[in-house]
Amino acid sequence: MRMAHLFGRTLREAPGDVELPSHRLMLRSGMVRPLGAGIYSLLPLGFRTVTKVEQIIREEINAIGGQEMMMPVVHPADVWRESGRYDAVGSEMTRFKDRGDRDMVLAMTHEEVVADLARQEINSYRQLPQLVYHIQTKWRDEPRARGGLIRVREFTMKDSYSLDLDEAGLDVQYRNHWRAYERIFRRCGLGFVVVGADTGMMGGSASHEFMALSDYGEDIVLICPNGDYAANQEVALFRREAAGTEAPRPMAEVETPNTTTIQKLAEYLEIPVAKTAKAVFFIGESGAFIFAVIRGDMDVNETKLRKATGERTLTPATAEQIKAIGAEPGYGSPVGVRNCVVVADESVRDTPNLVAGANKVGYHYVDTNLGRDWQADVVADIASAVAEMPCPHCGAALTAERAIEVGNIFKLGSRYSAMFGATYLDADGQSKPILMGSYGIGSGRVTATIVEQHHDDKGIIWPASVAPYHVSLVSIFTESDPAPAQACDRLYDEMLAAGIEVLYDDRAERAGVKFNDADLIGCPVRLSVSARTLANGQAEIKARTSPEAIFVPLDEAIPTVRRMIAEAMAPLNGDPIS
RNA sequence: CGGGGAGUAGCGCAGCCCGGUUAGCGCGCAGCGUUCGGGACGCUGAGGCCGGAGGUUCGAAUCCUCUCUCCCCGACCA
Repeated sequence: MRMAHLFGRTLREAPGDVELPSHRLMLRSGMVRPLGAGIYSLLPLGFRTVTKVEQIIREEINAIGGQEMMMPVVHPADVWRESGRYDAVGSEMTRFKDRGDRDMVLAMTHEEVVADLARQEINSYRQLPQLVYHIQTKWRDEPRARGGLIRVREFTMKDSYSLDLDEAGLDVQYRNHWRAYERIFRRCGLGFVVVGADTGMMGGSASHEFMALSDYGEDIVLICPNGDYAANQEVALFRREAAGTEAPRPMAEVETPNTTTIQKLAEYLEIPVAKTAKAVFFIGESGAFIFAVIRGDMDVNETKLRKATGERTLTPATAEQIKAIGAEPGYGSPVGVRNCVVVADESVRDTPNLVAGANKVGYHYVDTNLGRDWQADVVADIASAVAEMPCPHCGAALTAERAIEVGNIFKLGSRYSAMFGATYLDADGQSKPILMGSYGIGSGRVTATIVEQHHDDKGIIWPASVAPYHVSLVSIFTESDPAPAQACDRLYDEMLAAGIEVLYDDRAERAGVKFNDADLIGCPVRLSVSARTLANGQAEIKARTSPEAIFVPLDEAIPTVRRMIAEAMAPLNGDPIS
């Protein structure tokens, strides 16, 4: 491609309000342009890169038996009613009516369509297993799009769906995807960890997320330094200390003025925060008042609390609602409250003699004990794991890292097939539900995440596997001496003929402009020819990752470039790095 | 949805508090000349109903009301 004709120009300055490196660099390099909040056009350079990411995905999913297909973006609401998600999903799903006044939706995902197809196409165990996938536009009206291409409303996603006879078959597909995803992200040059995750709105029995570590990630993952454990903070476990052995002391009320926070209370009583009980109040979707109690040094994990209570959503309770159950904001404790579901974290059960609120302003109880002074309806793990907590397997201190979710895999089981009547007849003539799995990768998000992990202060440093072009060919010439441009024209033609992907900067720009743009766009190899190199019959070659350039005779330029590309590609073959 | 910030030329910004000639600056863009290996210089020029609608006023980019959009933090979220 000749840059003089390339649609989309580089920008010296990015709009002032962009924050993420990937967003700024993709804007500046002319890869993407915004159309609205969370809605982007891919310019030719960006489209080429995303297409390469998608091709890698395609190859690896094909390799595990995937059959590519295409499912619609617009769905009749009926299929979403059939799964129950038409009502379960909120305004994140865009609904509208067609001209015949029929309810329609813009697809956020395609489990419903696959389940509908499965019940039409699959009758017999002889037809299973199956794996289908598509790379399709999705629309999710996120409450808040952010971070350039990391979190958008319209995006392209590869999602595959497995259909199986039984759990063993589903296991195989799940593990196949796990391996395929590892290969995909390695081929893209992404550093990532696989973590256990919450199944969220998808439902189902198991889920893992592929997380790319990044300072700008929206998720937090906890990782054992020994490699024994990694999990999204939403579900992360940690090893609990042994139960305290201190003998219970009688509960007593003490005056504690102006101690509405755990911190102030601990300071006032001169005790560690771990000797206090913290009360957190929610209203569940069912309307039940959820009274969560946890030791003062820990925080309630809402995902775990939802699971422990069976509530799908939790909203913070208001002061009036808190008083209505006999508690007092700032001085709340489970001692003597009514009409609520008390959920105690294991830490509260295992730590004797905690200081808890007295449910009246300015007073706390000291030496409260679960089971004696108050009862819990549920005792469960509802604590958030944080850095430094012990690994649940080996006890080593966990680290916490921010990460971007670039892919996920779900075992859906019969969640959808049962509701859709997607069944098959087994060898004994028994009708059984097809077991499903779903597996997603956002190709735009992967691309942006690659930029997050591969850039410097000058621009993007593309892994060769996904670079829009492998070579930036830079001609440095003046009107009075067009010889370098003519030499570059020849090199360009030869590279095209040799099948080398080359972006030829043939513009009448000064050297500095061209070098800076080449660094910004970030192709792995830069080949330049100027009057100076030509005087020695040479071309200059520089890897984007290297500060040093080398000079080679003109006729060795293309073989050298080819070798450098091959070297840059070699580690990106998808195999584990030993 | 809550909190904060911003909409003035393609991009980055000033002007607004304290209303008053043709609304500025840098970059970019077009032409000419000089220059030519890390974002050159000079001259000339094009480009803006100051986000939109109402209002106050002799007069509004500037003051008031409403509204739309974008960004950031939070809530939310495969």
